[in-house]
Amino acid sequence: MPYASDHKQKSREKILTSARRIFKERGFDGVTIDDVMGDAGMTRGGFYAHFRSKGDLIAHALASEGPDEQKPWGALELLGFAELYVSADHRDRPGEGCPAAALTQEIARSDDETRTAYTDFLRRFAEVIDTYLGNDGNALSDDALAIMAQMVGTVQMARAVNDPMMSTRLLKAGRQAVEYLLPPEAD
Amino acid sequence: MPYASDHKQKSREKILTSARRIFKERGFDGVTIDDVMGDAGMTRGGFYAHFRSKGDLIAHALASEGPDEQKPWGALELLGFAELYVSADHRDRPGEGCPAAALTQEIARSDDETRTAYTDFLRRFAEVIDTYLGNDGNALSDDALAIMAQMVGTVQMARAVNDPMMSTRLLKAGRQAVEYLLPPEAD
DNA sequence: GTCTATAGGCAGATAGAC
DNA sequence: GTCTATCTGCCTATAGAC
Repeated sequence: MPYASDHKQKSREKILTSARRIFKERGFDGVTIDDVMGDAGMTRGGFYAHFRSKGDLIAHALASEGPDEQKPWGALELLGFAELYVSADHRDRPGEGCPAAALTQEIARSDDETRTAYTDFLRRFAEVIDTYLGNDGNALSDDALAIMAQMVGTVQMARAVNDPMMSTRLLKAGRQAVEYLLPPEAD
Repeated sequence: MPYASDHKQKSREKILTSARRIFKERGFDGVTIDDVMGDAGMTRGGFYAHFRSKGDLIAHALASEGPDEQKPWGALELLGFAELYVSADHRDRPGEGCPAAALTQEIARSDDETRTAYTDFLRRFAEVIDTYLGNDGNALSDDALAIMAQMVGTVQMARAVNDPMMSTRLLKAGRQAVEYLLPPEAD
């Protein structure tokens, strides 16, 4: 037989891996199915054996994003995490970065499936922060939500401004702000 | 003569007024020139008597955005300003709201003209905050930049999540965070 | 200055070969 | 399962009438 039994599954993973990166680099509307499939080493026609539509791909790409992933964020303390998140490196490499910093505004205008996948992602993100803070309750803490918003907003604006000095200053101010937002008991 | 002498100028203003609102509601890519011109009461063909291209319109629409404008934000204190900015009303009415909360990510992927117009807008925005804080120096303060990032990031995520409870909690946490970010001397 | 009409290009989705 | 070829619709920009 011409295809191994897990061939389809591997193709699907390749498509998702390409999609996650390219969507974050260029936005949903700036990416065609041809772009994603070409990056994954296939052609457009084969796409529909894996996903129903472009919107379906978007939802699955988002659902497969994890703040825990292969990134080097595991054992660091929260301030170290914030140093990496609110950094020039993260600013300059959106494709390997956080989907919230790259896609939040397009998601706000997307369908329910996509917004649900994003909501779940944000929950996982905030849970990571709460773990750093020592909060192990069920509900997300206000501190975690505020720190997340600070980091996401900062990286976004640092990417958008045209002035390198202002971009650097935004990042610096954002890192400081995370410190100010730490609850007093979490030192 | 069939047209008043200021007719062209008034048409241009109508186009810009429609563009500012529609772009913030649906994003640059989600809006066609037909949409803008239709909203302004004209047809597509007339557009190019006013702007060279869609990108040109985007840059001029952004350049004409002001945080000082006709909005009811004038005389309030900074916390009052933050209450209005980080509110359910602002979340639910992006068309009348801040361009940074609606367009930052698309701008990060736009041409230099657009990014320059955005950078200038952010400077004016941060200057308003610095005025509230009593900072009248030439450079923007870190506090103003951080408060701006907090507000912008919070409203964006509150718009994108699919869970009304989580959206409300994000707004509440974001408003609290602005308080924590106030410098100690500005009480 | 603004209109209608159209040129030209691109992208999402499908059909059918292998 | 993936390929090439194609249908269909939409959008930017231009041409030319009024």
